[in-house]
Amino acid sequence: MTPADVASAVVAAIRAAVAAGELPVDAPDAVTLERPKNREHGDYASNVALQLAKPAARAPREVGEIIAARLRDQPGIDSVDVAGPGFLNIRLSQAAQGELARTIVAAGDDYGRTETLAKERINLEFVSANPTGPVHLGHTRWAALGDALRRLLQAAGADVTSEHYVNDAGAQMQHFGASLLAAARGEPTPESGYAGDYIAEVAARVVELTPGILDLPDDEALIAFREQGLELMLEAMKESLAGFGVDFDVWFSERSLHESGAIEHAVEALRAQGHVYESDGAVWLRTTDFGDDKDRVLVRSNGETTYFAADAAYYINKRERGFNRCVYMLGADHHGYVGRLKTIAACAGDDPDVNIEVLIGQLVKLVRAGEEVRLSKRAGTIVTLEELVEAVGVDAARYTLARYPADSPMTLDIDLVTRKTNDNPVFYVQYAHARIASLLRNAADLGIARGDDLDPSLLADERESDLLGALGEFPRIVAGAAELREPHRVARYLESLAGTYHRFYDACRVLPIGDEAATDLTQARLWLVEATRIVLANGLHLLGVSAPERM
RNA sequence: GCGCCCGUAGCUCAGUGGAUAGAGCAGCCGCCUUCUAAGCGGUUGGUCGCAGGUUCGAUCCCUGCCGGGCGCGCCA
Repeated sequence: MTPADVASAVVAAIRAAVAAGELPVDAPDAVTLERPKNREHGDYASNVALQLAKPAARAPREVGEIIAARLRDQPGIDSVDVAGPGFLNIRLSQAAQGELARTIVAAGDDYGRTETLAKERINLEFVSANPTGPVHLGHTRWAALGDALRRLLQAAGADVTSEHYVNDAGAQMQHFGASLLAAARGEPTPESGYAGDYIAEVAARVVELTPGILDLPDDEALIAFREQGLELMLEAMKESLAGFGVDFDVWFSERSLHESGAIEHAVEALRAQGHVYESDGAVWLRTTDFGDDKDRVLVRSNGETTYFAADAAYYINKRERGFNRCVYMLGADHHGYVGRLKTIAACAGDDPDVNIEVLIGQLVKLVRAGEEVRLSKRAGTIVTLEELVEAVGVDAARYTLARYPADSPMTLDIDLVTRKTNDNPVFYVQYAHARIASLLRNAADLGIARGDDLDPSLLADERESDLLGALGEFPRIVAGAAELREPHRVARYLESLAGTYHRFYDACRVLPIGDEAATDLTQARLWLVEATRIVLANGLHLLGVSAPERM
């Protein structure tokens, strides 16, 4: 019996009471159930009686008793107590509880999937690193979180497109090209150019690919370096992200907005909504209509479009591609954008609270040898995705970066994460999976196979009951994490599940010792262990972390 | 000045209005001739920044303070 089944039983009980005229309320479509921390409060608890007390004009405990009386008749329910101010403390029969193991094994990879976001078409934009430098640590956090979120949203039934915006237009590309050219000629880095070893490497590669490039006139050489440098950088970015397990569905070029006329189209679309005007020779968007502190320029007096105009065109393009939700994942240093993006949506006639969603994440602070390392692309002191992966591996990197909420600043201590101790929770979770895999191998060696038969009532130990309860939470955790856009909830859940499994393992022997024969209890526990393995594997997969068979 | 984020155990951090606020690390004491000890049990550790408000009930929601981080451009 899953928590959803229990919730349905509670709803059914309330409906029955309402139908019998015992409760003068409209029966709710759904009730919230929680897993009490205290075992004495039952397997599940509901506060529904407290909530219905006011509309029913009855005392909460009285309402609780009415519901409890009906709920006790529902199948799989062992007992229902009304406790404290009016909580319903629900206990399941052991068979109903144990049956969950069969449900999970039958669902396999699909266990945890729901349809809670089935109607959503979501565009998820993250990383969007400038192609003027390598993917650094800050981007890497977004890569880990964003890709986990993509997987989560899909598990919740949403139609998701992951997207990486490429800033391949504008002044920074000129600086980039000039920096490459200077490096190739052995000249110092130009004013406001990019430094760092990668510049010299890319420059050398460009020279290698295009003999004679250094003989071109300055302006042509700059363009050639810029274009080939861009291509090489994009290739390198895709490669490092792919090595990190992150593949974007779409790489969207800013330049394509300019070349396709999308910006003019967007300006006209905004004009049609009545928010565009001309002043001082420039074209403005009246964002103050929607609470911005000043209007924004779309087209400068010299005829050039602004970055803001490109942002607007990009947003409008996303909406025209049919996405009802455009999710942006931005670093805290870009949070000044939030208001502007929201006003773009409002000016386009959309609902900024529905069609656009901006997730702001605090930056990663990096500590090495007890001292903070400043990240600066221009100064060339960068910890790149590759460097991080080389130090700790993909699994540890992805897991560590995804286990904190995006809006809480995190400190990543390179020395600490480099040390492969159990300071790093990913090992704790993976170890639980490897331990199960080992146990299942031993079972096979002993000639014990999990048969079709399961007597769920045998899973009666307190540790087994704890484990079943934890396994039952998984679909709700996934749906909740997807809805709240908080992948870290999955990681925290897995840590807690791994702990529950380790305690079960410690208390409940699964395989027979010596020449003992396998029993029905052995069988039942093999079902439970396999169910746990499935949930651990599914959860790790959502985070893009491997579930090892051996460690 | 305006705006966003944060303040929870010695440290790093969880906690979507529920019952006695949790985990890891650090510290102390135990458990391997039996399924992986990368594990388990026990123990020490709290004015949930402060003050009001809403509520049957607030770490959570609202207001005001205090402390810390970040951002404001016809830059990208």
